[in-house]
Amino acid sequence: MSALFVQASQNRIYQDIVEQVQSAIFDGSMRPGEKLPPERELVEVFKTSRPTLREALRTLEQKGLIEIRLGVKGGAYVRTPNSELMAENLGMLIKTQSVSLSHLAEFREGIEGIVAGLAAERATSTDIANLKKLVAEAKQHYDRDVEGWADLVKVDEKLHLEIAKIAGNPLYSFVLHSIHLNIHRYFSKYLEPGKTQLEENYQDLVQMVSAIEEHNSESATRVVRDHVSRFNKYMHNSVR
Amino acid sequence: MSALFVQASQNRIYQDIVEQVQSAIFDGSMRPGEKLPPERELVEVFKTSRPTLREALRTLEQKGLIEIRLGVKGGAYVRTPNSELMAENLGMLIKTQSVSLSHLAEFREGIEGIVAGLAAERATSTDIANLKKLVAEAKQHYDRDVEGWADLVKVDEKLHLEIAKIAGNPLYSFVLHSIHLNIHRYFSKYLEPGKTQLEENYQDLVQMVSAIEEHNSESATRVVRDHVSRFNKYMHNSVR
DNA sequence: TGATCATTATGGTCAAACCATTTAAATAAT
DNA sequence: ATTATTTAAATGGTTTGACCATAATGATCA
Repeated sequence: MSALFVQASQNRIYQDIVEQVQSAIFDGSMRPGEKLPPERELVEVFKTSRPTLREALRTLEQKGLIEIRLGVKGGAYVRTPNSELMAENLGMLIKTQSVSLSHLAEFREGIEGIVAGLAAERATSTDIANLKKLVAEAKQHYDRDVEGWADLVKVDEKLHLEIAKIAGNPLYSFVLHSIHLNIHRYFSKYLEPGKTQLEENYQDLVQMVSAIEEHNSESATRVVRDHVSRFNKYMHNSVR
Repeated sequence: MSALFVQASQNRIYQDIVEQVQSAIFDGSMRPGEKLPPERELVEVFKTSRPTLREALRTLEQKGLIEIRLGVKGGAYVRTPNSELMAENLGMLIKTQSVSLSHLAEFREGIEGIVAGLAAERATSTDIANLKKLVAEAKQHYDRDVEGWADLVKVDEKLHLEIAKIAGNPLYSFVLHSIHLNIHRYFSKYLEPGKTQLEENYQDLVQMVSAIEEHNSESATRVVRDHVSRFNKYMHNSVR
């Protein structure tokens, strides 16, 4: 481990450290779950001081590459990449008003459409069985009428993420997850269901899965886009 | 300014500072270009020590919210949001092999298709004039034969980003820019042109702009997807 | 007038100490 | 023997105060 690193270079030491650790993670020398040595040891490896080392660790933490835990058995652990950072990014673009919620909604519409199309092309029978299980789950909530709304929305989201998984491109999954995290943060509290919405939404799910089952890519795209579009309209109306 | 902040709370001081500055930026109290007070002053405002404050600043820097400059007139300046962070994110997903370059290429294909469709719906005559200017520029490079390849690729990219701008959703622009930054980092050096590629590519651009000019959304989507798809195939062949 | 140099404001780094949290081992109570 | 409590140890979190490095500005000199 120690042999992996060399003394830090002259200028902007903390950055040099960030790059060395980063490289070790990228080239697989350090893998998710592994722990870096304690700060007091790293200080000796990099021939630097603790405050400087800690600036590097903070940067790596914010990059989502390590996670720092307290106490004995604590320290810097290499993390598995996930969509958290991307979601935070998106959140900041919204909070700084660089993009509006309408923009996000429109973006989602496009992405979900594509994803559904790909899923229709690639779904195996196992995949379709899984989707049907989710639809069955949705039906139970739908049958509970307006009380089932919140749960129906949850299953709805699960279905969308499952479809992304079927599409087989992890990038879509990451992006979609990030979108959902942000849409929820802002909108879920405003959503007010009516009998009509419940009915429409459930029927949407059924149609989505049908289109995918038939491997009808264009139909899947259209159905999902319409579904998301309707969802967006509810939200838009609720918010005003 | 100083009145904006209060003494930092007990646990994880650096995080408390990050949140306070972040909020100030989000709610508009601090706007892009503005400068935070010098570290030695902030230390007094937050009633903390310099190393701790600097951990907070490093975190804010990595979040892309501030930029730290050296020397007199140096300090922490609030930044304008841009696609750099998103691009870094994407880059990390690739470097950690959470997504492959094929995944990225497929993702791009989808996004560019949607963007072109939206642009076809929304393009004004001014927009179309701008696109035509770029096509004319492309023609000049195309006429230079194989020597013009590198420049043609550059104009090609400009055209794609211009189309995203016309689509009118900044989120698409951010995402597309991030994709391009990463595609280039990995691929551009491998691209080897032939007379055929040059011809095909130039014709693609012409068709793209035509479809947008005719406000034919579906055609625009199809043409752009095919164009990107062909581009991906070149790259794929070059890389192996 | 233009080049060079000194000044100064500001971030960058270091050293050594002490505080806080969490796990695990040792001990005491039942 | 089992469980609860206490203690010890490993590790990150924070502080203080000093000194170094960089870059803009103004002073000095050719």
